[in-house]
Amino acid sequence: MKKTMRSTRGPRPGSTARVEGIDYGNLPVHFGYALKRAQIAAFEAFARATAGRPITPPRYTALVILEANPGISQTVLGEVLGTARSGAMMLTNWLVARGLAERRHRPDDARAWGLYLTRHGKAIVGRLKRSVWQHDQHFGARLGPAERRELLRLLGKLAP
Amino acid sequence: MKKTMRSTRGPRPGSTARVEGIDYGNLPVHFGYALKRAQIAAFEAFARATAGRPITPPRYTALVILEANPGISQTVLGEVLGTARSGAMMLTNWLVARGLAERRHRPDDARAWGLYLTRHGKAIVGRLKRSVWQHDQHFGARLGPAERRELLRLLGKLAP
DNA sequence: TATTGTTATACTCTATAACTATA
DNA sequence: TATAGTTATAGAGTATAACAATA
Repeated sequence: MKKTMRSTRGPRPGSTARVEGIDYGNLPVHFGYALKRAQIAAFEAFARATAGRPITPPRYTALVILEANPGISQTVLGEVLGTARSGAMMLTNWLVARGLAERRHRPDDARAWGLYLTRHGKAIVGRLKRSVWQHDQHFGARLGPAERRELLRLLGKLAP
Repeated sequence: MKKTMRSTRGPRPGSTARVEGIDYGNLPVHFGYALKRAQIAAFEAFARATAGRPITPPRYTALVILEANPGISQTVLGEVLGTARSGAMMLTNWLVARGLAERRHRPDDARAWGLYLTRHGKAIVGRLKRSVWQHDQHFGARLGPAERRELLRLLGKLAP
């Protein structure tokens, strides 16, 4: 999350800029490639929204899910994020270590934790949501209103 | 790249399936989130196309770029991939170690390498391209022809 | 037996920074 | 001075496998 001067020229790492004089073959007409590039561009908007904070997309998603689904278990959180349980655990560890979330014992099942945002976590996620939403909308403004609706509809058909 | 039985229930890691009973808030109407989900779905098609081979998207892109741009330098390859030079170097090391690419000295600049596919690399990338293209088209077939064109157009506006 | 959380481990991707050889 | 490549290091994400406690 440090801001430093770059030591070399050219597009900065993570950039989606095309390089002059390079033959990209038919990569640009692959859905996977085009989606990946658009997703990288969207991530740049996310990075601006969370600049200076160690918040990454999975961490942001976890915070939003925890806010809307208090008491959720780590296993279910992992399913929502599409990751293995071990990943959900490390993510939870990170949130707990920073005082954003807490584990509470469940009366109904001694194996599982109930996950909750702390007061601090709720405050943080509230601010984050506003900023991420604004930057995401600004990113989408490269399209017109009808185009935005159509894009979300088409993406929804690809990933139901 | 090993195929084994999973030890737990639920959607497998990497899945985009929605979890029943979970409140996703307004995540689904974020462009970044929707793009990420669609990109994960597209990656699943890529993974099927390369099943059993240790080929990842960056490695595949590098192979295609090297085939179409023989003699390219590592620095330019890094710019095309949108990564730092060190990443392009490790990627090149991997390709070279597997006999897919080779470094040749340049007569015009003793600092830079010229990167080339080997005969073996050319054969591999030829087969890979067919398989990846077929699986990508099959993935895109969830949309109609007009929808496919429109999606690529909209994605092109988001990541020019 | 099955599930939850945990621990251990590994691999990929990506980045920064410092170094060298050359331009 | 600037650039190409290299090396070292680090963090994040993700995966599998095996284990203990609990259901």
